Amino acid sequence: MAVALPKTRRGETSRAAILGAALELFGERGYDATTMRGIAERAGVSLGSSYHYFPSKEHLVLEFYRHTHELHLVAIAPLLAREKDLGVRLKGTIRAVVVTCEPFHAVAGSIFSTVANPSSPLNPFGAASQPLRDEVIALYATVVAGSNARVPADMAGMLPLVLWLYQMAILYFWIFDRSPGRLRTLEVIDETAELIVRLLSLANLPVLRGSRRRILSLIEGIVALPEPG
Amino acid sequence: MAVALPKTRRGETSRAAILGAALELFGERGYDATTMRGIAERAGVSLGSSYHYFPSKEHLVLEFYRHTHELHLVAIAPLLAREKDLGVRLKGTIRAVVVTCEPFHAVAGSIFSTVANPSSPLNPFGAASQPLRDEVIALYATVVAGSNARVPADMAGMLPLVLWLYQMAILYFWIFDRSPGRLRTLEVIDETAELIVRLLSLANLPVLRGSRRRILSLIEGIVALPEPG
DNA sequence: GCTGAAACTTGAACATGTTCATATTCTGAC
DNA sequence: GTCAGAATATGAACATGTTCAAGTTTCAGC
Repeated sequence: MAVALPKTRRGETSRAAILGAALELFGERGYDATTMRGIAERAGVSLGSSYHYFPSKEHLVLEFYRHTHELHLVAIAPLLAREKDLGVRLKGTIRAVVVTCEPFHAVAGSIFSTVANPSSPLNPFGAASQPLRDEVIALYATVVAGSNARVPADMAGMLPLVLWLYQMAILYFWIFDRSPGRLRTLEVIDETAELIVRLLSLANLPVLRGSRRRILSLIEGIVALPEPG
Repeated sequence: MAVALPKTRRGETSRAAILGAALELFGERGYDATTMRGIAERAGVSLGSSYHYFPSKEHLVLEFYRHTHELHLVAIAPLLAREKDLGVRLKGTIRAVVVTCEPFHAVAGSIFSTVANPSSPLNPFGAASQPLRDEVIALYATVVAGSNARVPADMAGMLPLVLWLYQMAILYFWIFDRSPGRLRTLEVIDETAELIVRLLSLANLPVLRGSRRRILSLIEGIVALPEPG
């Protein structure tokens, strides 16, 4: 599992070919039906070479995720530059996630189990996925910070993380969604995004102060859970 | 994958031996390190026989779950017979889940990913796991119904399902918990259970009526999502 | 007790993720 | 240009989940 970053032009070419072949095949056949031998063959390299650049098949999935994340960033840039309303920004961002991922819906199911596996290096709370996770969380910080919503200081810190979890929950729903055009997911996004904005504004109500404090300290405690070894 | 229920005494013996060996080995070595050949060997049958009674390694996991569920039911029976306070009943029930599962903590991680996989026949929303799922949901209906809490009619129907989801969330936290004796999980159970009871009682506040309606219809819509094909 | 069908058992064979020892190619220093 | 060492490439070998065709045992009906 001693993986290597390419040091030469040739190495870069090989790595790019392997990754490209993997992205194509994941999209065409799904995760399970794509074999490492198939990836190597389409990339024009040997089986062993694939393992020279990627420690495992799962790690290719992580690159797949990064790929869709970059598509997502491009897709929402105009919205985030123009819109100030938090609800609209949130809806647009999450809608763009599922729209961007739509071509890969068939793959997503098999990938999700990998990602949910606590013993996988790719699980969302693990070290390997941290760079990408941090980028996504930073995106949601931008979604909030660029809006005109006034978020109480004690909630502002963890809100991006919570929104990231929210996005993951939506994706899990989306994986199961069999409605035509997967419109149900879009509806659920609209409803939940509005709900979140509303609950944020309700958080200042005196009756909810107690619950709010509890929820905040709860989230803090949960997030502080050390990484699994 | 044409699986068969045993029709003869001999078949019953074989099936029981295979299942017993699987439970032992899962407990001793974890899911991944347990091989189908190892299970067959300890059970004193051939590899092929294991596949005669269980369509896949994952299906053995489902039986493993049922096993722990039955331990759980026994563990909480006295509490449910005696206690009337919903918060205490809920805390006790969820605490018993993690206590019951504690010997299998090492296995649980790998199992969880199987269960979370939408394409697995064992995923919690799928057909294969429905009987067990229904039993667990029925258990939470008992937890609520046997308490002296007054739950609004529109929420009573889906509350057991929501509590089942809550249990699954706690189990996911527990899998990651590396604190000594996994006390963090117990703390989180206490805090979240109290929070749930409190939010239930707050649901009648006028300011929250709107959000409550939205949340209820949202959950209804999500739950009504058809099974994946 | 005999018989044939059903139930049960077997292990070789297959596919695929992964490892590794070995071979080949490239790069930079001289 | 040459050479050492690093980088890259290779495919055979391994482990394991799964399938399947063929063999063996059991048992109800006679």
